[in-house]
Amino acid sequence: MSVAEMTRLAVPPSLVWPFAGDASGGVPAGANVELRELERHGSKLRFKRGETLFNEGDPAEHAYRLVSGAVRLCKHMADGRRQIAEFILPGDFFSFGETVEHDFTAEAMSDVVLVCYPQRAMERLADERPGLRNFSRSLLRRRIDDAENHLVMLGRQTAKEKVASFLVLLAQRSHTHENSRLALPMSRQDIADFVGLTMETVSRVLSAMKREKLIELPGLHELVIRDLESLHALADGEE
Amino acid sequence: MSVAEMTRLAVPPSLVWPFAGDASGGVPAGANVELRELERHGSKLRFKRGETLFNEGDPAEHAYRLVSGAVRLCKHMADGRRQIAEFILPGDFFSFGETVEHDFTAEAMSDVVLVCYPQRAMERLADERPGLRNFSRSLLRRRIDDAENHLVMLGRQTAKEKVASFLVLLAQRSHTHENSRLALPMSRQDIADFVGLTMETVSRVLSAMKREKLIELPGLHELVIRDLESLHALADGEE
DNA sequence: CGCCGTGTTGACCAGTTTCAAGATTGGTGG
DNA sequence: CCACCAATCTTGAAACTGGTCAACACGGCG
Repeated sequence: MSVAEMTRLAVPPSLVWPFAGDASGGVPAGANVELRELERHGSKLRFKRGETLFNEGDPAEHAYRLVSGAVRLCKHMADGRRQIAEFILPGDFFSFGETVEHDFTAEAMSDVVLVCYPQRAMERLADERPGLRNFSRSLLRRRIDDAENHLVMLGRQTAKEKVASFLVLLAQRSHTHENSRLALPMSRQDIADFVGLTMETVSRVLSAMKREKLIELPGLHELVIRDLESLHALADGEE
Repeated sequence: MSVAEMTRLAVPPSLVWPFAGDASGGVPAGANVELRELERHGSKLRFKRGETLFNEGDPAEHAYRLVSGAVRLCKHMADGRRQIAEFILPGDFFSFGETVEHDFTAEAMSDVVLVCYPQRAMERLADERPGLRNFSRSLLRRRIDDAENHLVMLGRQTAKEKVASFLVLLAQRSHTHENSRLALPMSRQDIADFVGLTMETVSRVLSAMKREKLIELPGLHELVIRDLESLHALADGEE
């Protein structure tokens, strides 16, 4: 099975639209109508694994919703060091509210289908539609929330805790329960650049978790969580 | 001179309102009018050094603007580890758009004066005032931007780079030039919890920078930047 | 003038990275 | 369908960065 196929299977079609499970956050009732209207302005787009959707600094003419595949949003330092700010999974919106230029680079981690919306049209629409405004604001709030939890992870957690946090996040976002197989569309290097470690350390920690029966790795890009409770405990620093 | 006096002096009164220099970000023309209207809903508040303004999880009934002093916004882990997400200086707004509960703890690093605005009133006002909406949105965008740069620092920079980044940020926010004295209202531990290091490492790096004539520390809570260019270079990882 | 909280410095240590072999895996072509 | 190849991942050993622990210094305040 290819990575593209795998990630497409990760989220059943019914969840892709209008909301990906809890991704709606604080979206108020009624927003749905306006989102459908928004949809009229969207056009479909495809990228192949490894392609760059846009670079940090490019003019931000569009916002996006991922339909299938997986995308990473990252920042690059001059010498090549990389920090991934966010993994985008099917159903996720990104780049909303970036009106001037994109403040990160978006790269396809697998073959990708997405819908893009012109920022201008959306702003106009938002001026008359409180529902759309609220939706847009909830996306921004959610992003802040995620980023601030990410700060704690990067700044104050140990290697083991970081990897556990990552796995817990992934499980939450995949609305997956224990013992079911879930997609791991990102490489070890991607995980490392998300949690602020080296590839090697990530690999070692995953191996240790495998030995301790917390997880299984049936394939490089598949994961089974065997003991979510322990992972949560680890992520919260309860040793 | 007390810490309270020092930080009060850090920003001249003229800059405190309506905007603290570049803190306005992308605020459109016209917002000012609506902000003055917003001001009618504000009431003054005081806290003493060390006091907690509110805790993570408290109901978020108010948003704030700092008038004088300095505040830290932080998250705490169960075992006491702490990550500071943001330092609040005079003129800064915080907690905007947190409608349900605060997602961080706010603590006064010095005696503090601030203005608070009821979130409800603001939301009502924002419904009819595009200017206020845009202002509010620009605050959220700015927060995301700051947080994402913070991610790179925490995840991918070395100790020296982290401290340099912190100093550059501080210099920017204090709209200060080389060789002028600027306030350092936070303790070494606060700096450490912002950049993801220990107090000791921060102290060592600062000492090294002093030796290399990049900075001077006339007092524990005062800083003179002697070579901003080199600090920038360090912060950007150019060794 | 002396005390207490905070900051600095040193010696040692632990966790993470680095460097370098190998081992898997998944994709390709025979 | 199998075998091979390249890319990715895993593992080990050594080096290093930053952390820990502990003593000492400083300075702000009574």
